[in-house]
Amino acid sequence: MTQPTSTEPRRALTLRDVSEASGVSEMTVSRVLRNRGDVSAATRERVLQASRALGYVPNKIAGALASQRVNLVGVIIPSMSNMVFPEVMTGISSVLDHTGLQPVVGVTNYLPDREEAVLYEMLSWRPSGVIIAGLEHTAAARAMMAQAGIPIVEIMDIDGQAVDSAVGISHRRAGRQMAEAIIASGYRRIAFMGTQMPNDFRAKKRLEGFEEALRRNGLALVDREFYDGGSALLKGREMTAAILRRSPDVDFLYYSNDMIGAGGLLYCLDQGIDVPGKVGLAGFNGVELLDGLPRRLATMDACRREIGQRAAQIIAARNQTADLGPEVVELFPTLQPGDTIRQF
Amino acid sequence: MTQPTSTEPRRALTLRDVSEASGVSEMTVSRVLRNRGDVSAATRERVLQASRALGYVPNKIAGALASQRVNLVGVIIPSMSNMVFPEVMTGISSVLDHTGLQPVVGVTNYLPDREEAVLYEMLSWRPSGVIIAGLEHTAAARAMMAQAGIPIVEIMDIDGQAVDSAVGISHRRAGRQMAEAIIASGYRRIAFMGTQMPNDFRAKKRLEGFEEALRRNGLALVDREFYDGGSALLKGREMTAAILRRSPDVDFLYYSNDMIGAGGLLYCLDQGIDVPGKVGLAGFNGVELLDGLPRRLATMDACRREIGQRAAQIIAARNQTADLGPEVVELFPTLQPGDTIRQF
DNA sequence: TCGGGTTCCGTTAGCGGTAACATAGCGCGA
DNA sequence: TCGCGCTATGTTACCGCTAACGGAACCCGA
Repeated sequence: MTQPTSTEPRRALTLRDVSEASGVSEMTVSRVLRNRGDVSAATRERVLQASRALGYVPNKIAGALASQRVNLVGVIIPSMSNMVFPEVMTGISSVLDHTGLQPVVGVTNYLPDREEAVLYEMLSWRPSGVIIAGLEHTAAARAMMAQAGIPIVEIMDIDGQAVDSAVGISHRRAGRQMAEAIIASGYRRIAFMGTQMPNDFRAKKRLEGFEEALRRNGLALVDREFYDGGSALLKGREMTAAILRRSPDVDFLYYSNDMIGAGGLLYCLDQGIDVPGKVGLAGFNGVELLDGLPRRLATMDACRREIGQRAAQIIAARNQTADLGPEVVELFPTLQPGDTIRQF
Repeated sequence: MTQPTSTEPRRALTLRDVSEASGVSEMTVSRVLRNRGDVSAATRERVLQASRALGYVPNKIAGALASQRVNLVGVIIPSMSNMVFPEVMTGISSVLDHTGLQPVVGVTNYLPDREEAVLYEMLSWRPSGVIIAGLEHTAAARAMMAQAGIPIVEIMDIDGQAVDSAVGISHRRAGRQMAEAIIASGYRRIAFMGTQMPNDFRAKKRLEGFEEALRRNGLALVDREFYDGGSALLKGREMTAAILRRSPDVDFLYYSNDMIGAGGLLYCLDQGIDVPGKVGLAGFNGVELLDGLPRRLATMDACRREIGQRAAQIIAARNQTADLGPEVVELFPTLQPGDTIRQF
């Protein structure tokens, strides 16, 4: 193939350059490059050749402005470093790849104001849709989404009021379910460990559901511990050590995520504690990592991948067919008892 | 605050709407919204009020086209699910946050063609710079980057020829160093475990460096095992089991990344194998996760966060001051012996 | 009182594409 | 031979914003 000239380009290439090089109008070049409209095979070839030879890269900024269409989907998530969102992204990409749409990620670090800023920034690029984690947002963020005139899908959670569409699970119910399973297995002195973060609403809802179910069974948490930052695995160890020291009679440890749960599990095994005989453990998320642990931690998968897929499908569908209404999809996580809850 | 009207917007808002609502020209509104140029405090306030009241969100597409400036930095990485790139992203964001620049991530899944496509897509948005993992790219990708007329920083690796700037470590040297440390500790029958992926050039270079150092010491790998997909922790266990079964006399296990190394470590501990007495282990990356393991796996940090920071600094500097030349920054990982290499 | 410098704001002309329409050229049946 | 309908291509008018410049109003010292 003809390579681009090796000289530094003085001026950025435009459609006009390609049009002059191939002897047709800019419009025809545009048509060729977008595979739109009728162009004879001969001219198409000539244009493509010229375009490649020059090393032309279309300017989507101009294209988007002219056509009023942007093939971007904003995805706003609280964090990338835990194992949950990469999987959601995988689900989103797997669907979007076939649609010409493209995800663009923004990270909020669980900060509402930051979320608002990220959303503002995203909307200013006029994306075709937005997928955003959670149902809790600042009033301004909510207003922006309502006004945007594009499909918005709030993901992960359905315990609350969606601005537009939503795909997720009930974390409250998930917490309840886990509590019931634990109680049914005969555990009674239950402790909880989780993140300090006041803005992890989903973790909070799980805990609420969990405690509610305990209450309904005449129980209450025996002890609790929160952490903040650092290696989750290590924090799991440390918190578990602290709880077991402080409350030696606990018989169950409920963790708000699998990572600290894994840390706790490793600690218990190190200490030679009988799991699940003397102490049971459970986490949340169903992360792949658990597969490699010496014993399988009880957990509940959060349907992360499917959430991503369904959300992307909603955006894609709405983008193709206007006049589709909002849609709320509830997914149901399944409890995976693993080897850390007594079975009868 | 005045909230946006609750009616669905029939037509998207533009500067003109704000300008009419506040009784000044579009240009003045533009100036206020960008904090540029002189505007009296009174008008500024009036404009901001009108803008907020309407719920106006500026159109960056139009803005970018008019100003020929885009505050985006493309970041192209092979994967998001392993623990290495989130940390790089953290480094990048920490620097970019102060510059008005904003990272946009693209993922290639270690596929060269996909990388080329992602790059093309990114460049079509005319970003202010590109940070891309690795030095190996398709010819077309390389040509695009050379032509783009923006700062390009290739990260993670410096064993090769950079298109423009580069920030990274020598993986070949890292492999060598680890081999030398292992040999110095008296291990002689060494096995390797790593990924199958033919396009993980950095893992390949580490292995090359490792084997070269072995050769220079009259040694060779006793056994090796590769994996592909699935839970890395689990694969680490499985491969380790396979190796120890097949080659019961190995005395060292070198893993191409910490995750499989952690799996291997857990397996060895499960089996009651004397670590590091009978068998030593080492991984690569220095991931946070290791802090929570029962024993600290020997590893080598890959300077991930600093790589991100330095790369972002280069982009930011070049963006502010034209006529800065290419820059190649070599970082030096430090070996963390942990508790899985015999110490004398 | 006047000239020159500020300060503040408006006007004009694009940025690089694309939608929508216009038009040239052609084949073909009547 | 004419004219209709199709195909392939060109023309025109923006998309929404900003750079660059222009100019009015005001301030101030000489």
